[in-house]
Amino acid sequence: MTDDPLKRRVTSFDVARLAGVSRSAVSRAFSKDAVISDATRQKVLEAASSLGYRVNFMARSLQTRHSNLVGIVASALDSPFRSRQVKIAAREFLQRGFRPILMTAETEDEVEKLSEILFNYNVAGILITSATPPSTIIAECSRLSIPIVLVNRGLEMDDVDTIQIDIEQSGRLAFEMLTSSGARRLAALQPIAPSYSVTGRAKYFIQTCEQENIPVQQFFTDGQDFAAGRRAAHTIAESVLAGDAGLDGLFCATDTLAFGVLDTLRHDYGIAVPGQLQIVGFDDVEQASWGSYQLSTIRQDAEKQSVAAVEMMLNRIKNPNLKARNIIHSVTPVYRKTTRTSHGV
Amino acid sequence: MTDDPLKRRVTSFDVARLAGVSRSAVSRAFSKDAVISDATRQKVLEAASSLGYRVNFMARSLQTRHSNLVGIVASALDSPFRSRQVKIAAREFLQRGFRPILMTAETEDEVEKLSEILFNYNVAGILITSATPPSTIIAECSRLSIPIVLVNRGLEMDDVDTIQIDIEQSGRLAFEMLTSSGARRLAALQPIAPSYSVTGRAKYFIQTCEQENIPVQQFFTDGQDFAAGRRAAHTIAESVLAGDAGLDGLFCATDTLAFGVLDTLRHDYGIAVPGQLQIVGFDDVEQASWGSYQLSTIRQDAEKQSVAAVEMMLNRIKNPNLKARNIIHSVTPVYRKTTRTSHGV
DNA sequence: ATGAAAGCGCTAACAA
DNA sequence: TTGTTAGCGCTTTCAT
Repeated sequence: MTDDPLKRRVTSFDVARLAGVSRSAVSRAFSKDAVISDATRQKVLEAASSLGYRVNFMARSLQTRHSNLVGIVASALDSPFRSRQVKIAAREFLQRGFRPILMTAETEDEVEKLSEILFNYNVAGILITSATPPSTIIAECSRLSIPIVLVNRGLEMDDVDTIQIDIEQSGRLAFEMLTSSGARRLAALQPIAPSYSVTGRAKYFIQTCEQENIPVQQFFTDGQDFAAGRRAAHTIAESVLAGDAGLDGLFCATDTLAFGVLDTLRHDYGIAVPGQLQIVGFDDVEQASWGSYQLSTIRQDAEKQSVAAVEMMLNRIKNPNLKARNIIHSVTPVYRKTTRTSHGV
Repeated sequence: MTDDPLKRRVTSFDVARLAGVSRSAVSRAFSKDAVISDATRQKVLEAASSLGYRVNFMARSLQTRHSNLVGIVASALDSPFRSRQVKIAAREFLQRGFRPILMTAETEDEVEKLSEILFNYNVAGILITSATPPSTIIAECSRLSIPIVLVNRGLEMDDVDTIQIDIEQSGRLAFEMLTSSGARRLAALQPIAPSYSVTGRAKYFIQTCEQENIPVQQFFTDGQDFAAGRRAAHTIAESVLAGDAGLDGLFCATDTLAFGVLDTLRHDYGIAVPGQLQIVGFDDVEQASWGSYQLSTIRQDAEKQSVAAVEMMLNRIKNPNLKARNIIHSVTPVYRKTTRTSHGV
């Protein structure tokens, strides 16, 4: 090995020369379905590996006019649900020959900026599971024929592929889980910042309460993680302890929110769950099944969701002028120990 | 907007024509420090935005011979510690103008295969926080002058940049946290699959016990998550309940392992923690501070670690013939409620 | 400060 | 089946 710090990367030209063939032959040897004899392919492959040659994907993409890069735009990657979602999506992309560029974006501005950057890379598609991207981005994607799929974001726009959970069913289910075991004075806890899926499930919960003439309060907090749950818990505790008319059933729009509330209520206020207050969460993250929480919750299947999202994108890559679809997955109740009934559905 | 499905992507040529300048001028307008008059740059930028032009990074990379892509190779992205680590690393890369390709790899084979792929993209560097890559990969990186940094992997190899925690200090600290509050019959729980950092901290814990003449057992389990902790808990419970000579102090090599053990011991065996058994975990993931666990643990700072890793890589990108460095971060004890003392250090 | 021309490493017509 | 040739869209000397 030479010590030359300026050593040129080895190119198909070098391989061609060593193997005694043309550069096209080299190219063919590295293309899945290309017409080439086994003999020359073998020769090329040997020459290549002896030189440490690898195809330059930048050059290939330039020529073929498409990369096998895709973008994943995600927020709150360190939350349990999101990290699973992204892990699975990344795994699926990788398995199918695509390479995900990971863009972590917490705000809508960031989503916009980072999506723009993805355009520079000629990505084959963009998967978004953070804030809804501005419509300018969506328009641009369609102009550039870049598939985009939104996970749990904005059904408002029906000209873009989406994967969602059934928010109406979700809200109703939360209502049923709570009332079927006797809760009669309900409340919902949700982040102030609106988000299609999270806000939606709370909205339909409240709507169901109203339809059924069950009194319902709303609590808001700044975020959807554990700490936000803790912060909200104090007001909730007051409501629980408010005499005969105290709150007895709470729907938290995410599990992590529920954990924060649960902890604070139990340890700081000595409130019994489910004795005094029943709680239902949402997501069914791993921690919900941990022994100390045993949170009753509503499960959305991250695996199924991410797999479907990737599939949807690949479908559209193959067939660009498909009509936009909105896939809706249903959710399932999980009865554990923060509600009083433990029989199902 | 035309309906032409075959519409060509707009190139610098189109912009040049509209702006009435040369393609070089367009190129200059989009390069940070290029000699160009404000007037023409302005003209170009306007023409560009009116056409929806964006620089093709594939072509640019081909010409400049470097992309601003980097690789992140990570395992177990859905575990709390790893997802934080990756989130921060991605954020840092993004902020500094690099785009991370996310490779999720659970096995050493996968790490090898996926790193190989990264070579195809001419990545500016590779960050690895999964299994240690085979030495062939490391050699290849050095041959291709691709910076690589390992996080919490293999100090064995001193010809590659690494960020690690002080495993010796970690082991000793675990010992001190347990014994300073009276534990005298200790044990360590760790995954069977060896891993530099995880196995290392257990190793030094045991070594310290032996030096101090404190009896110590070893428990092994298959994995380092909650479920693996639960599985291991039964044997541990027996040991705790073994009369006068029962186990009274346990070091779990990861927090998630500790949660599994803790839950099972408390809820299935009615064992009091820290009454009958004191437990110390490792990582200080968010859940360790949750009210129902309040796990005493040893904190490794994910933020500091990831930031340092990114910085280290960028440093080496700037100065490729830097000598390899091994940065070691120290860890800090966090006393909560699974040990009996709550004062520190 | 600007433009002309060459070429980064590859693939894809087309010919042979 | 193979080689020749012409770009893909950009940056970068080198003149001007």
